[in-house]
Amino acid sequence: MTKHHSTKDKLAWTASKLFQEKGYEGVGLSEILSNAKLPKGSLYHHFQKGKSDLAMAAASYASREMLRIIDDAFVPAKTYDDGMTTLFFKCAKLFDLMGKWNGCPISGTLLSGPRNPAFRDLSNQIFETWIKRIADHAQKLGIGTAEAHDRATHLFVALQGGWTLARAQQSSDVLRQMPKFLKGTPA
Amino acid sequence: MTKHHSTKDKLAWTASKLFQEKGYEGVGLSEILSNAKLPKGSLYHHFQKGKSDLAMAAASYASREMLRIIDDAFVPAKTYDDGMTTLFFKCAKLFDLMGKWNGCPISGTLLSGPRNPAFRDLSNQIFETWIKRIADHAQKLGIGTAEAHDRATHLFVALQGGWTLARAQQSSDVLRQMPKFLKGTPA
DNA sequence: GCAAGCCTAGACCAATCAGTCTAGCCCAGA
DNA sequence: TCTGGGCTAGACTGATTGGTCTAGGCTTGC
Repeated sequence: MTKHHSTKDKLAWTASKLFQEKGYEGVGLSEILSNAKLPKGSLYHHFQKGKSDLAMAAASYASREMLRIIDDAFVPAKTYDDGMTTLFFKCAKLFDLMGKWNGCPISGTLLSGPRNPAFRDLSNQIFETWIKRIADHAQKLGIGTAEAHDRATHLFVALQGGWTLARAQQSSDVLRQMPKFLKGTPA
Repeated sequence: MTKHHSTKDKLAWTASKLFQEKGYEGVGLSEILSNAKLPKGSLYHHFQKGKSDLAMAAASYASREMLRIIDDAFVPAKTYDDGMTTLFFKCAKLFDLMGKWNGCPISGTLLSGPRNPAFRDLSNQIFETWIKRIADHAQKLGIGTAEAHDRATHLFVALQGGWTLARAQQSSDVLRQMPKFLKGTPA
């Protein structure tokens, strides 16, 4: 399913999955390395600043995956509400596939750890990218610039908050209910 | 401002603040104890299971604070939209007071840590309590039972997600924009 | 004044942490 | 075939982790 072309990719991918499950501080380097079946030397060769560099690479990796999911939901959509609904259902499915436990890959990796300005800036940049991407799709589906950004922001917070609630409830049902709440919202 | 009647309360309060800032795994017992100016013996006397017991007490403490904020927002409200708007603004202010860094006290404490079923159950119970409380206020303001619950859930996820986005952006602006998105939503 | 027990106090422990360092594999170019 | 260097491999370190344990206040009932 997932091919790792390089040692560096394999480390970022493994770290991403583990950070999603237990958060930045909850995962030790030894755990990452044993999962990736790689020695410590490789890690510090590819990521000179160690764990923090690895976390940022892992978050970037996860962000790319999410952008793909957004595109997959919106490209075939006939209307914005259509794409939004598909996106929530795709995320609900993903949540279930991840064992109904994992958190948002970005906030779990970059916002649950120490007060690190670089982490904060990267998370902001990643979230902005997501919202921008959703807004772009909204515009393509005939929504005006300003409203598109508002709707995208609304969708983002509902997804982020809904995912958190789904974790607590150990059920993706609430994610599937979200489209009902957001549908036809003018702004 | 905050009086601690007992050693136990002081520990729970201190732990709650630190967990909000750095997450469950990000805070060491030594840090909690030095902040509370209490020895380790006291902690293990009052919380037999140690850190995990303390985290659950801290989360319960924080939950009570949030319920008070919800009541403060809705009790004087003339309409649901009124109360909802006040709640978002109160939370935005709180976010700023906390240095624009802290996360949700519940998810940071109970959902960022290890796969602990007791944590998960407690977080679910706490979130349900919040949503129930909001729905109760909605009903008092003339909204029907089913719609009240939907609106409360919608408000909750927007608050949770908005708070996360606010952290990334280091700004509470997005929280203050949320009422505009949710206003008059039929369900 | 004395004893009993709740609670404070902090030394101590094994385990684990992130990070450093050296040794050597292995492939590329000459 | 030899050599240089990108990369793997993992032993090692000092700091810190959560948790245990014993010793001694300090208050309460007599």
